[in-house]
Amino acid sequence: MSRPELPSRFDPAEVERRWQERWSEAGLFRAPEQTHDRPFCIVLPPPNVTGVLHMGHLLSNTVQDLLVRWHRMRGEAVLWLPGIDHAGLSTQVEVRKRLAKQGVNLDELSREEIIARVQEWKEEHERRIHEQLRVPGFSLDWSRYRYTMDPASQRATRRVFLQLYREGLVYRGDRIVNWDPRLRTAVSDLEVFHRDEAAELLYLSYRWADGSPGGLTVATVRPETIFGDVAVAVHPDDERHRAAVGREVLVPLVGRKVPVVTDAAVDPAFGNGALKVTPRHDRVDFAIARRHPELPLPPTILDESALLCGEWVPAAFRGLGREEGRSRVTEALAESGVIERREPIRHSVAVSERTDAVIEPMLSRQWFVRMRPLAEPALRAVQRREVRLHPERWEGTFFHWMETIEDWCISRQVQWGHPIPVQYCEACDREIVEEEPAQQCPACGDRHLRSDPDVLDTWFTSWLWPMAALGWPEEGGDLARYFPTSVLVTGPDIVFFWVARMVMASYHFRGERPFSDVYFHGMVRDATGKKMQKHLGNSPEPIELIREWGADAVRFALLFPNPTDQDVRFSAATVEGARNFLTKLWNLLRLLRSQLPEGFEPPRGPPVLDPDGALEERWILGRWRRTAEEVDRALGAFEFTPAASALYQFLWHDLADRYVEIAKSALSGTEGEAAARRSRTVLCYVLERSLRALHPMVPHLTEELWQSIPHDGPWLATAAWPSATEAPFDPQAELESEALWETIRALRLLRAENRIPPATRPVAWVRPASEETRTVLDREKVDIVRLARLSAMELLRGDEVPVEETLAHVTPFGEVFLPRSAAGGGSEWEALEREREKLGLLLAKSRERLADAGFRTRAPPEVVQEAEEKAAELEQRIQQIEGHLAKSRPSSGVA
RNA sequence: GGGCGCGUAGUCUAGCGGUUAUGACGUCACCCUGACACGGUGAAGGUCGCCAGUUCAAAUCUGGCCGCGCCCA
Repeated sequence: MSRPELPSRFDPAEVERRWQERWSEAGLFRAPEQTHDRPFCIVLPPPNVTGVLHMGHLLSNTVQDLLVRWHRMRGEAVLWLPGIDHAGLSTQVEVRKRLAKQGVNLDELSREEIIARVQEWKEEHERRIHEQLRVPGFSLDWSRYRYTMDPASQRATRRVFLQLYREGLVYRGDRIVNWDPRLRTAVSDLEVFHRDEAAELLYLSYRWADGSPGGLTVATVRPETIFGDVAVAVHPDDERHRAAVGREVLVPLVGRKVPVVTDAAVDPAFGNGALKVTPRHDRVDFAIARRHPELPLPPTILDESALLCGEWVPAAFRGLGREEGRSRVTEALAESGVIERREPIRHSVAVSERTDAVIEPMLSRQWFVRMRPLAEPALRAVQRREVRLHPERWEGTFFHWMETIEDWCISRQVQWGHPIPVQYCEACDREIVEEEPAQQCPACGDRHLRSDPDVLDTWFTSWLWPMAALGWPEEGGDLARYFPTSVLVTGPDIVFFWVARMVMASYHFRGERPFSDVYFHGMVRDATGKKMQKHLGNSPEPIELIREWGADAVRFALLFPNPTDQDVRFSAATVEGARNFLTKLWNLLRLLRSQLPEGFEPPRGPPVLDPDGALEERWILGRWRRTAEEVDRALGAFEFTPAASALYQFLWHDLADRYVEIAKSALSGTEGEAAARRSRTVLCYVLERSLRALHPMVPHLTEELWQSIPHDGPWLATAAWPSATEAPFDPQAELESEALWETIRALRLLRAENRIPPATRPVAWVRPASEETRTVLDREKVDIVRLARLSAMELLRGDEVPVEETLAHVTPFGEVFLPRSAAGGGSEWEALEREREKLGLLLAKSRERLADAGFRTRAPPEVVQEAEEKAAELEQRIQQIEGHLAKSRPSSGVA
């Protein structure tokens, strides 16, 4: 044998690096430049430049690589396009933190300086991300790498702003936005989450303005905002407050007169049913004020850092933050005796996702996108399944959000990002929105133009990603070849942020879908089920993990032992299991290599099914076919765990544990040269096909092994996907195989239960339950003798009994016996007792069912017949067991 | 408060109308059998969350309850 022997374990680091280099040199992952009738394209969800890829990315990218490699092997023109996202807000937050550590306050830097600092930070992180995308072996087309701030993306972003502006779908308006006082910018609804917090509800007495005794009780958790009150509102149907409507009350501490108005938005059940209206700092209050045009719009009372400010706030409170302001105002209110009651409550507080700061709802002039018109076509597309979501249950979530969608605030008060492409004329205040920046005002001709200081929300660029990454707004090229893309793989946490908006953008700007399928993967959790998070310290660094276990093992671990369509539990034990499987595969190939003679020609097609061929060959070919069919089905349905699991079961339990164990005698040549050749051919065929099927999940190891055996073609990575239907299938072989293995198992059980030493090779007797079984067992006698470590096996007929005193076990296929003299202790009858008890319960259940008249008349006849046969078989087996028990128990002398 | 999802051996899970309820990890016993101890053989371990209902038949379908998780307000 000329091929060098492989070591019993493999070194993933070396193997993986080697193949990554070769694939890359050969340019295997460069997408075809010419038009192809079967394109397949995935755009990588561009990671945040300032981020570090975590386990969630690894899972997502592993799934994408699986899909991409699978489709590549199916002969499609595949493009997997990498890129990164400038992530305006979060990048700036990161840079701010880093500068703060160096003692630099970002706010003191000029716009240019800030952008330069961020640029530096970006370069640094980008390298790390590239490394993190290369080490796992992802088959990305790096020649098409894109960035959401590159010139093409800038053009695309500017283009859509302009178009939406002209269509009246982008507008500037004064609205209540979510203000992050730490970042001092507006953020969108999606960047805010709600948290239940303890608070104190104050019941304040607003005295009548006309001096009459008493007043109206108003409940609030935000007493510091009373300075911005313009009214008190009650529900129009609230009888309690009917008399108050139209009167005026005095705002406590400042004594300003405000009217009592009615509005249906007031919840009569909250507090006393009277709501103080602070239009600048509450969304509901703002809406109420709008419905009452007679109310004034007060000056702002909280500045961009949420400090109390302005002429309506008494000087004593100006400059205080919300917390302090609240307690100081509460003290003052208490002193002036207007607090009627204080009640602890829990309420939901809006918090900024970025900074954890409590969001201040604030009236602000911002840019918005009108979403309803955009949502309509996207909603219909998903309803019509033009865009399919997997798992399907996400459709509900999608619909719900799309149906209740609100306008999208797209301006951000930071420096890092795409500038809002709007200029304002200093002279006439006109808004100028043009293809290219204007030099003078088109209305008054003035040359003093001011650019909008804000930038666009990052998602306003990201929602164009599938189009823009392929070249839009330029037509032709990759856009023509690969758009619409095929699948989007992402986490459900960004279904609204990103997925829904991409669908909207694609329909609006191109009139077609951005992708046909969306696959939402689960979250990666640790061994105890906790979400992996950096600050919990339970999130391993993907590169470290790969260094320890190898990329293939980590990838397989993410795909295999996990709940379908749900979160992924990941632990050392999980990777270890995957690693063990890969070692098993490695060793199977070592075995195969040792069996292949010089100049062995690989089978081109499937081995021909010889009806007289060995049972194990007919059986394993059938098992392969079922496996391949299941893998095809599962991958097509985006069910990755069943696909991985089918291959795992096949290779380990069918091929290694059964086929190889039986085929060893044929392989070794003791059954003649023809048998050896056939057996090798079958082994080579199923292993070669298995390597192909496993390649998308475990690319490096399979390529290494495939290259080490005779093969067709230069690369496994571009070899054809194995056809399930080409493999022959013999259903009879399954039944016969079961009889064979049940018999072997029973003999092994007898040995183990009775401590027959492994070196002892006793004679065995078997009484088959049927003639068919007799034929099978007789034919497979040599294998049974070998695998049950016997010296010989005799088949009994009718009433024949073994010539010696025996130990016995009963299977559905007959009775098996070993000589008692071989036993080294133990108690055979315990196993028999257990078996009898189990079968007894089954029989009882079975009889009960058969005694039920309803069952006999209503159930399908074949079910009734099956039940009868089952009962008869159980009865017979129980009888046999009892026969053996009667013999073995008294003689063993145990009570 | 609304929506979605999940409760199956010690742990993680498959199954989603008739099966002796699948597999993995862990446990126990024996074994370094000539590909593999990252292995082999065998075993133990389950009131399929609880309660009703539909059905001849429910882990599987329906409803209610309990527990857990996620999303939205």
